[in-house]
Amino acid sequence: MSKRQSPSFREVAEYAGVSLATVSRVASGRGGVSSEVEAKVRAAAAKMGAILDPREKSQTIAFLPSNRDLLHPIHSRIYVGAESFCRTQGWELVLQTFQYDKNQPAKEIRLPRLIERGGAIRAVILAGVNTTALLARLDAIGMSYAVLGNNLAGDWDPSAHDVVYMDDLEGARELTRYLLSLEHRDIWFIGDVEQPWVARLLRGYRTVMEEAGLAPRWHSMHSDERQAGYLCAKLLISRREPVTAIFAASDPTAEGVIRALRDSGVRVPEEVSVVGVNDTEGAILHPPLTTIRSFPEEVGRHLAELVINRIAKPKLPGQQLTIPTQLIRRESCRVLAATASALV
Amino acid sequence: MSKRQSPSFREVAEYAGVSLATVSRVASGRGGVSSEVEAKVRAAAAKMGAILDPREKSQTIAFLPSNRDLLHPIHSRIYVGAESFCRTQGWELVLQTFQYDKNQPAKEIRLPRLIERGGAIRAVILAGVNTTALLARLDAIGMSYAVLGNNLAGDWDPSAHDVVYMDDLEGARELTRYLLSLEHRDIWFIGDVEQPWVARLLRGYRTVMEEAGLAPRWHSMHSDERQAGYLCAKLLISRREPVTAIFAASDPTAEGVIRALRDSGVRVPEEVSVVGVNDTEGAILHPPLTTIRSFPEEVGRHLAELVINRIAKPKLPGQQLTIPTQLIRRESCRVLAATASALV
DNA sequence: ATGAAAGCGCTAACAT
DNA sequence: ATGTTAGCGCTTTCAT
Repeated sequence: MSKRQSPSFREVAEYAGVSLATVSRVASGRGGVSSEVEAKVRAAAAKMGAILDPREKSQTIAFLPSNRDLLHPIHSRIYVGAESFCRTQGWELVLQTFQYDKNQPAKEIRLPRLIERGGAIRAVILAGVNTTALLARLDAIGMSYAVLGNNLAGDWDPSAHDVVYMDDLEGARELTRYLLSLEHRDIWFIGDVEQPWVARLLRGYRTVMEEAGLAPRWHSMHSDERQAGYLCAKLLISRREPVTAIFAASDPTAEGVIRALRDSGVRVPEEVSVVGVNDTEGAILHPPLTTIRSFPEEVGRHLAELVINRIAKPKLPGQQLTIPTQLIRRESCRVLAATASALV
Repeated sequence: MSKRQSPSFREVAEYAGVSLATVSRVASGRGGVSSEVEAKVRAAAAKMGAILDPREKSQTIAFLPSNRDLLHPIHSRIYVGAESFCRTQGWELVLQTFQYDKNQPAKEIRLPRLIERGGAIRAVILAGVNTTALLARLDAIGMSYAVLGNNLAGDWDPSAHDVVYMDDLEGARELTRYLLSLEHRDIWFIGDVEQPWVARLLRGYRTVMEEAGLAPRWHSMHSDERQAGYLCAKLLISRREPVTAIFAASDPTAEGVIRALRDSGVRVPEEVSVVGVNDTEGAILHPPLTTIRSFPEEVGRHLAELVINRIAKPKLPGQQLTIPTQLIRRESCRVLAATASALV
C-alpha cells in the first residue's frame, strides 16, 4: 500500500493564498466563489496534484446501454471492445443497463447510484437509445462522456460532444445500390421505423431508390425484431405485393423474413433476395445472409479512446468519428433473372 | 434529499458502553479488540441501525462473468435476469468482465477496483469460469456472493456457499437418451472438454451410453466453439468414422458441425442427426436445432435472490439451487431408418 | 485490550 | 464574495 496522499484542502488554500473554506466551496461546487478565485484555486490544485473532485481518484468508467430490455449482442460487443481498450490504458469499465423515460426532463432522470453518488465513476460511455436530456443531465453534474451517435433520438448538435457513429446510413445506401445492381426493382424495406437507427436506414434506402427513379416501399412494425420480420413478410405475401428483394433492418429481422418466406414456400434467394443489417447472425443463417458489418468492437474502442482523452483534456473541442460499414456478400441474394418472382 | 443519517461511531460507543476508539477499531477490522467487546459493539450498531462497514450503504451489486474474453450470450442473459430481479428489490447490478489466472492463489488476485476499494459494491454474483481461490479471496474481504456452480473448476464444497446450477448434467443425459430413443447407436460427442461444463456434459453423455451398453466416443478441441464443431466434424468425416448422430456441446458448436456436414454433402437430419446445448441460437439454424434450453434469465433471477437474501441474513447456511433444463425437439434429429448413414 | 485525548480533513455557521 | 471559527466524524497516538 503506497502512502501516496493527495495534498489537503488546507495546503491548497495556503498555496493559492485563500482560506480553507474557499477551497472547500470550490470543490463542492456549492457556489459563492468568484470565478477569478475559483480559477486560482483550481490552478493551485492542479499544480500540486491535489484532488478536489473525488471522482478524479476513480479509475473506473461506466458503460450505459440505456433503455434496452435485453442486452443486445451489438452492445455486448461494443462493451467488449471498449473494455479491452480501457484495460490497456489502466482503466476499468463496468456495464449497467438502465432505463429512463424518453420524455423525462434532464433534472428528473434518476442516474445509476454509482454515477450519481460518490466518486465511484470517473466518466461515462453512452450506448443504447438516449435522449438529449440525459446528455444535459451529465453536463449538469460535470460528468465526462462519449456517446454512440446512432441511437440518439431528436435534434441535437453533435459538434459539441464526443460522438462515434456507425455509418449505417451509408451502409443502407450501399446495400440498396447492391440490390439495384442485381437488377432488383421491387425492393421492400422492413423494420421498426420508430427506432431512430431504423429510421436512418430507411432514409438511406429511400435516397437511393428515389435517385434511381423507383418508389421506395416499406412496412413497419413495433415489435420484437424477429417477429416483426416474420409478420411483415407474411403480410407482403398475403397481399401479393410485387417484391423480388427485401431489405430487413437487422439480421434478426432478416431471419424472420426468411422463415416467413420459407413457410410460404418462397425460395431464398431463387425467388426473393433478402439482406440484413449488422452481421450479428447472418453467417449462421441458411442461406448465409448478405448484410452490412458494423464493427462494434472497433466502435467501442473509439468510444473508450474519446472518453479517456476527454478526461485528460477537458477543454478539448468535441470530436466526432464515423466508423464505416462493410458490405458482406453471402448467398441470400441473386441476380434477378428471367424467372420472375412467384409473387409478381 | 432526506436527512437520514446513520448514528455516529460516538453514539454507538456510548450505547455499547465502550470508547469511540474501540468502535473505530471494530469497524476498520484492524484488530486489537477482544471478540466479546467486538460482539457487543456490533450488536449495538445493529440495534441502532448504525453503519460500521461503508459497504452497507451501497445498494449496488456486481456481476462478474470472469475469465471470458467475449460476453457470452448466456452470461448476458443471466445478467439481464439478475438485473431485473435486483431492480424490483431496489438494488442495482453492474457487470464487469475480469480476468485472473487459474493458478493464482487467493491473496494475489487483483479484484476490480470498485470491489476492492471503498464501499461502492455491496455483494457479488460470480458467473463465468472461476476457481475456488476467488471464493476464498471474497471470503477474506468479507464480501457476500452467490456463484453460478456450473463453471467452477476443481474440487470444492458447494454446501458452504450460495450456488445456482443449470442442470446440464441431467440435460446431457436426457439429450443422449433422446438420441437412443431414435434408435441411434453411433453417437459422437464433440466439444472442448477442457471447459468444466463441457466435461460435465460429456459425463452425462458417457453415463447414459455406458448404461445402454454402448461405447461413448468423443472428440475434443480447444478452440472457438463454432470452429471446434466444424473441424471435429470434418475430422470424423475424413476418418470415415461410423456416426449417425452428433452431440455438440453447445449450439454454436452444433452450427459448426452442421456446416461441416453440409459442406461434405451429408444431409442433416436425413443422414446424421445433430443436437446442441443451451438453445442460444438453435431456433434460427437450418434445420432448426434440437437442443436443451437452460433458462439463463431464471438462473440470474435466482442468483440475485440468493445474494440479496445473503445480505439480509449473513448467518444463514449456504443454499444450493438447481434449475432444470428442458429438451427442445426441433428438426435436426430423425429416427434412424433403414437408410443407413452415408458414413457407415 | 481498552480508553483518553490529540489530530486530520472537511463542512457549516457566522461575520464582514 | 471571502475569512474566521466552531464542530463533526473518524483515526491515531499514547498511556495503562
